[in-house]
Amino acid sequence: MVSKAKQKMSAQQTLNSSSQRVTAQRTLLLDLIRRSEGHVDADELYRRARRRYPRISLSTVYRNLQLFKKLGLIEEHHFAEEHHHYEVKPATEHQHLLCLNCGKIVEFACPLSQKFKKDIGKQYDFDITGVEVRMTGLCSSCRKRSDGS
Amino acid sequence: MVSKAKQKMSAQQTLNSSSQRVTAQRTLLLDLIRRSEGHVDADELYRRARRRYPRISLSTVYRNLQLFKKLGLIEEHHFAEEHHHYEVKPATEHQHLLCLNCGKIVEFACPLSQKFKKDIGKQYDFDITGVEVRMTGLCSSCRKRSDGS
DNA sequence: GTTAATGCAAATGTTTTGCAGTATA
DNA sequence: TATACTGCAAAACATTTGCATTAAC
Repeated sequence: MVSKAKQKMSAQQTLNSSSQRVTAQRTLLLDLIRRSEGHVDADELYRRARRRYPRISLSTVYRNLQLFKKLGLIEEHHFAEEHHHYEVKPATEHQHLLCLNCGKIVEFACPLSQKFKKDIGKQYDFDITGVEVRMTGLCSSCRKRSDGS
Repeated sequence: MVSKAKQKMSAQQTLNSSSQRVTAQRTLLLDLIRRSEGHVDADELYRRARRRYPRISLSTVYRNLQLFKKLGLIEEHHFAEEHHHYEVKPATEHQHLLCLNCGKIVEFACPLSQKFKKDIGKQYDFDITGVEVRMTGLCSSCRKRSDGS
């Protein structure tokens, strides 16, 4: 709760301070991504944006996703599907657990990944900037539902 | 060296035993994937296949990659680019370290990932079937080359 | 008033699909 | 010989781009 106001401000602030123009579309998109706690793909974001701003175009969505990514406001994820997912840059590092049946995504902390990063970086002489751990499987409800088949 | 003969056999064997027809294209593709120690994408595979079998079509490549995946012969990876990469199902579990500059992919062992799998599975009541750890960064040569810029 | 951002439509690149011909079992 | 597999061309899909118009600075 403490950082909520700060977060809300930084959308426009960041745009301003990086000499980008603050347009209605950008504010809306950033707001929608913020609200959609989990992960959105470009098309879902487009559909939601059109509800509030019917004239917005899909290219604007894509162009701004790229911009936000470059500004470090959001992160892009490549799950098993054919399109990308985006989420606001997480304050607390977390990893993803994906149910292959219902598509549910659970986020979990993985403090050890930092140790990995260091170990592997040293071992292969890499300057490692990102660590992603993705686990896939069946969640409990899907397991119960499909244990017969 | 021990398992090489066994591996070589199982291509056709697996196709046979799963009641798939053994075609020249499938044998060639499977062979090429086997040989290309690292990771190939569909287009690269297509180009290599055409050198030995110029009539082969890209659809055949895609269709058979799907088939091989379904049969569990290969694994599909979604790296940061727009297309997929494939590799023969690794006998020894390994993870990937990707250089963002030159695209080099290093494979590393991560025995701890099995512990993770168990821990996280228990914690979220998931039946976890896959764990992927992907690290990204700069390899030593790219770091040296670009430290000025 | 400049210049960046938008909307539209068309282009791109990857992957999939329909169908008639070909080759395997 | 039956039918699964292939090649080709066209479709489908996500994403990008060119350009004239619009809006932010």
